[in-house]
Amino acid sequence: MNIEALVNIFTIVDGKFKILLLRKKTEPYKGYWILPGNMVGKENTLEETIEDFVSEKLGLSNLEYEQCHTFSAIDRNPSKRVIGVSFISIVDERRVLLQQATTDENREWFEIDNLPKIGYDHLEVIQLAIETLKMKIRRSSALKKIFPSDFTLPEIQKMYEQVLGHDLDRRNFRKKFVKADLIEETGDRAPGMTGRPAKLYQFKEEIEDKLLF
Amino acid sequence: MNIEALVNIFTIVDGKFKILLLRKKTEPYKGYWILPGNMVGKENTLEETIEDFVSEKLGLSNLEYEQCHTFSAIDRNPSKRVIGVSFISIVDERRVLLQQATTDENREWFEIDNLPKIGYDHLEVIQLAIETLKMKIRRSSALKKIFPSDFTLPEIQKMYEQVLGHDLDRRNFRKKFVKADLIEETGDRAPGMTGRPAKLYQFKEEIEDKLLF
DNA sequence: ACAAAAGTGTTAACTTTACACCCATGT
DNA sequence: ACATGGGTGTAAAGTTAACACTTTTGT
Repeated sequence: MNIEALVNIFTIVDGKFKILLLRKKTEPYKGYWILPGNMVGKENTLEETIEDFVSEKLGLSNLEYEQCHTFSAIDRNPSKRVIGVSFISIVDERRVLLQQATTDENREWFEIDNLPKIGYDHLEVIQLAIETLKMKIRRSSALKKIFPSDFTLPEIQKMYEQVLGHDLDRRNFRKKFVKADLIEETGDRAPGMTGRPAKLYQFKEEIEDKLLF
Repeated sequence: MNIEALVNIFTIVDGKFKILLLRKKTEPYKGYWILPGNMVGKENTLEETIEDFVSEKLGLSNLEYEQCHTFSAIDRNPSKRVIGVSFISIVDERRVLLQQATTDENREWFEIDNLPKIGYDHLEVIQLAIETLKMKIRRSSALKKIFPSDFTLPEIQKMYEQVLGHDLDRRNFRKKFVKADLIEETGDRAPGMTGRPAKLYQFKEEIEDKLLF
């Protein structure tokens, strides 16, 4: 039986929650957009398959991945039986902007509430990934694993707002997040485009696993 | 590639959280205990595979299953490459007691903090299932799906205590659970072994997805 | 000096915790 | 009538939610 690893790579650019999709160049689903992914070889784990594919083909290395769900509907791929295992990753806005220098019309970041025509069952895969993310970011251990390091509080707040689907008060967010004892200042500040630059934070080495928001 | 579906079937009997394991009768891991499970056929989904196996081989039908994790380490099965997808289910104490009539020395409920020698990577699978359950029971929608219907409040409280690993105050548990607006009285009472019989509840048809405990 | 975004403190509403007695049933 | 476990209320502590002004930077 064939097994594929699929990955939902999210980011927030400009306060918008986005996902990276690839345009399919061959039938079936030619011209549709699909999740990055690859077949799993006999000598590789799922995690290796995803890491190799994303770093080699998408130029995003050292991302962290969290497993999401395994899809096994008989006809999810019309050509042959393929079982798909989906992963979630979050990438830093700054790396996205860098990477966008290499323009490729078959690779694009889409806002999650404005997706293009999606091929296979990948719309379902994406929707479940967003649902899962909603839960994952509420566990401090999963948040630390998945969220790129050296972030500002406004950055991580925007992520919460987009994923949870509602706004949060800046003062209350700060208070709660700092009180949770997960992060420490790096001493640096983010290169602000305008306005006062925000302090950069990183997760502490050892954190307690607790629920947030 | 070979894919197997594995299932962690939990119950609480006599206030103890237990898991159903089978004794392996052939090498490798002869005499070790393993999770129930079966290879996935070309014509079946993972969910069908588990449902069929559990109802036919274990005599427990109409259980609900939640997917947990997919294990793909190259050598997790020494004989051949097998990718394993694990599921979680919870079964009602009353059905467990009924089923125990059919004694089978190769099938046993073990307390989760007193497990026997476990074959393959199933100890890891079980430990992750317990961790996952800790999160799942905190989402009302997952709780409703997974928890057998017509329960008493002391029953569901004991489950929380075992899964979360600490005791909860009876009065506060009740207040919070009832306030969450998830359940309604059935009008019946549980056949108590001793003491005042507890009221039976069921989940409402429509519940809001919220976090508990 | 102005525009833009970051950072901060206080109070009221709500939620959680801690705690002790009465109730319904079987023996 | 007693033993066993189920069911209930209240007050103090802690948490969350609502709210407006000052600070730092670039232009």
